[in-house]
Amino acid sequence: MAAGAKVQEVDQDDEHVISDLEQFVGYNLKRAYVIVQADFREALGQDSLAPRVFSALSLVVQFPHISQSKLARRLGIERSGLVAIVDELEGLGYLSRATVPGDRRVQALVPTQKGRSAYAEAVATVRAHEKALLADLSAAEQRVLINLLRKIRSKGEVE
Amino acid sequence: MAAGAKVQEVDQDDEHVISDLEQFVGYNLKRAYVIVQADFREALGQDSLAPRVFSALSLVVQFPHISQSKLARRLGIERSGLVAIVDELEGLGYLSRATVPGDRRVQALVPTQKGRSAYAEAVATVRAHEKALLADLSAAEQRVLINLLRKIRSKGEVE
DNA sequence: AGGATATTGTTTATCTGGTAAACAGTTTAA
DNA sequence: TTAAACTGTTTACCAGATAAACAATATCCT
Repeated sequence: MAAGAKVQEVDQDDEHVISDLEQFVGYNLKRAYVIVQADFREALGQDSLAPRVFSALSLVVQFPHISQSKLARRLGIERSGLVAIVDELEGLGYLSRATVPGDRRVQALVPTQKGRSAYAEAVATVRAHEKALLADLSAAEQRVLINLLRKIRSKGEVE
Repeated sequence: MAAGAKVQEVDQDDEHVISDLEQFVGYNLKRAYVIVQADFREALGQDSLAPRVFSALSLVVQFPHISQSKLARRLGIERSGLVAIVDELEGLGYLSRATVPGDRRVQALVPTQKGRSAYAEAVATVRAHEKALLADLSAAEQRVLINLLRKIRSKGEVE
């Protein structure tokens, strides 16, 4: 039990000394998220789609005629926040707001052909970048990772 | 090659239909991160520390006399952004900016006793909340998750 | 020595993503 | 038919983050 008070003068490179924070899932999640997100942005470039816009487009392509409310719920954001995203996609000519016969409140979002092919291209790009970024992880590891993350996600979607 | 064009009329509850996005690590990472972060905030409450303030305090407690520049680098943020965080921690009486004999530019951050105990308490709280949130994951799964996330993190710390 | 260069903490302006509250138009329920 | 609920939207706001400039100080170079 000798020698325990030498913690004061640590002025060198604490750079990769392991820290308390690393025990928390939340901290590791955040750091990993930041990295993957940066890679995503680099993949699709400033010219193109931000992550959330990409996600919105993805759902519109997969579920044509989805309403904005449903889309927002599915994306986990407020309807008010979705407006700008849909505006952007409409401005790019990737979708159009279509009126729905039965209900004059809702606007069905339908992807254009341009939107569909832009999405297909974006998917390929993102997939390639993600593959490169995660080259350290085997296919099995990636599956495990996604499944663990999905387990966490399921805790939040309760509401 | 029969029957492939029935994708149009999906107007029911698409709620938990599996979507394209789920194949991407980035998407799952983001969703999981949002949930864990919300839980963290609930744990420490609006009264108390935001995640980034908690992280800063953690490193100051672990590495007393760390400089603001080093702290910022370690947190992965800009020095300019750190100022407000340190201001807040100083305002709470959790640390003080101490001058350093050798170099009059740097301000060494030293935790107060109050800061140390506040941190210890916060760690316990966060740990308990995280444990509850991640109850679905076994201890082994949590270790695996953290290690996989750490692998991703290592790709980013290169620079 | 002294001048260029670099570093530290800081302020300011700016951007992004996101929420909350209010609103008009429309539909549904009592 | 009146009350309640829902849809898309605008507006105001907030959090976190970056970039650029700056004064004070330190280091390097010959």
